[in-house]
Amino acid sequence: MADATDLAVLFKALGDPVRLRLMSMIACHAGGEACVCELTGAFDLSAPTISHHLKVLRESGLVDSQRRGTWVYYRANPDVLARVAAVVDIGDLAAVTA
Amino acid sequence: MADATDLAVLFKALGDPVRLRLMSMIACHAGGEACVCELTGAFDLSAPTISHHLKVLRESGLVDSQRRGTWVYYRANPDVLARVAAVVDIGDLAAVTA
DNA sequence: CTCCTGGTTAGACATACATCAAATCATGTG
DNA sequence: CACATGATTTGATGTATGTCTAACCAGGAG
Repeated sequence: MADATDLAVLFKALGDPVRLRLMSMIACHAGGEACVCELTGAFDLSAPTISHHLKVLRESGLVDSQRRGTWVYYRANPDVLARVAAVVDIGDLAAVTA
Repeated sequence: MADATDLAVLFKALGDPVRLRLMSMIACHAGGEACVCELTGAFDLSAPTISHHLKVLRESGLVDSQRRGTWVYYRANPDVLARVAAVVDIGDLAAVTA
């Protein structure tokens, strides 16, 4: 049911400490969304690097972005997260196909 | 509660199509364990490559291996899989720390 | 229009990773 | 012991990835 190559993209996107923390900060932020300016300040990394990681999360579908005026806001995509959670349930691991 | 670097190791281990399929084949196999000889034949990859992927899964804790005579058997570690599942629950994403 | 600030893109570079062939280890059999 | 088979380790190689600086794009304020 779920293609291993497609699923691997999701796990790979979460397979980086910075992106995991970004997901955490975005998903748990008040209002369900976080501004890039807040995220960038939380790491000892350059703004382009954070932007790169956000792009990986965005292209995998784990987050969506929206520009409002000068600022860009990111929010988590619950459907895609649920898809990841489902795969890790032992009972559903059989659904991984080539 | 859960260190982002440690968690990322788990997601990275699952972030490869071959390893995802290996996890699926191991977890869903009759008896809860699978012999390497069965796993190797399911891919168009050399035995050393499969062995390498199994090593990644083993070192991450997602599977355990056991030698019985000539053959080596792998079985999934439910606790570690549950840990991964917990993180992806939106409510628990806050538990990811630096 | 000209600046300034927030964010992304482009290019470069070092490291990590997936893969293979060849060599090695482990166990059982003649 | 010698040999065969299952599995892992080693070494090499091409590709992917994380990070940075510099350049660029988008909006708002003078």
